Amino acid sequence: METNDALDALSALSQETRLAVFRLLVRREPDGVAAGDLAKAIGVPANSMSVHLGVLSHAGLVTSERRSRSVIYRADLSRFRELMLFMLKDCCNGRAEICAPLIADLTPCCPTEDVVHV
Amino acid sequence: METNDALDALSALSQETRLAVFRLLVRREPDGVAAGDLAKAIGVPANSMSVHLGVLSHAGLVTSERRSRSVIYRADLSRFRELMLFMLKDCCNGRAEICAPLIADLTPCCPTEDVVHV
DNA sequence: TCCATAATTCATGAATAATTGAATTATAAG
DNA sequence: CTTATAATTCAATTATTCATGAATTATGGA
Repeated sequence: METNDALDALSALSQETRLAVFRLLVRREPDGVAAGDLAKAIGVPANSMSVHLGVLSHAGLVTSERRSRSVIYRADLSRFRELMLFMLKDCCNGRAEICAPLIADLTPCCPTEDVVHV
Repeated sequence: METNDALDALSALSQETRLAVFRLLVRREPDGVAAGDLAKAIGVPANSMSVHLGVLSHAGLVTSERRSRSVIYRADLSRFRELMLFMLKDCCNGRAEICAPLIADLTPCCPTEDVVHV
C-alpha cells in the first residue's frame, strides 16, 4: 500500500458516518448490507449515504454488487488489513515496542494455528 | 478508546503533512524531534507545522516538552497502539479473518517473549 | 408501457480545514 | 537591557468537505 492509498483510507474512515458504516459492514461480513438499509441503520438520507459509500469505495475499503434493485455493500477486509499493516510497518522496522504489545493484545481473541502461548 | 477519540486520531493522521510528521516521529523514538527541525525536514513553514503539531497533540498522538528554546515532540506510541486496537476490535469479536493474518504478518518482525511459533 | 422502488448524481449552500504573513510569547546570550 | 532564536497565535484568504432537495438512472412488477 502506498502513502496516498493510506491517506485516502484514513480520510475515508475519519468521518463519523463513514466509520459507523465501515464498522457495521465488518460485523455483517460476509453477507453485506444494501445501501438503503445502511442509510436506515445509521439514520442518514439515502443520497448522503450514497456519497459516503462512494468515498469508502474510492478508498478501496468497501466493494459493491448490484442485486436486483438493491446494491449490496461489503467491507474489503484485505484492504483494511493492508491499511493496518501500513500504519504498523514503521514501528516494526527495528523496534518492537508497538507491535509486541499489540500482538499480545490481539492474540488472545484470535488464536491462529501456528502461534501458541507458552 | 472511545469512538470520538478514534475519529480525532484518524482525522489527524489523514492529512499528508501530519502523517509524514507522525511516521518520522515514530522512527525517531525515543529521542523526539524539535518543532523547527520537523518543519525543515518535511518542508513546510514553521507556523504551518505548529498548527499541524497542535492537531496531532490534541488527538493525543504526540507529546511535547520544552527544552531550552526548542519544543521537542515525540510520538505517543501507547496512544497509537490504542487506535490500532480500536480499529481491530470489531473484527476480533467472533471472527479471525482479519486479525489472524495480521498477526501472522506482524509476528515475524516483532517476536515476543510469550508467543512462539510451533 | 406505466408505475414503484432503490440508488445515484447534480446543484447549491453551509461548515470545516489548510495556508501563510504578521504579530506575539518564551528562552538564552551578549 | 537589548538582541537573536524558536515556537506559537492571530487574522484573512483559499480550499475542501458535508448535507440535502431535486432530478436522473436502473430494475422489476402490473
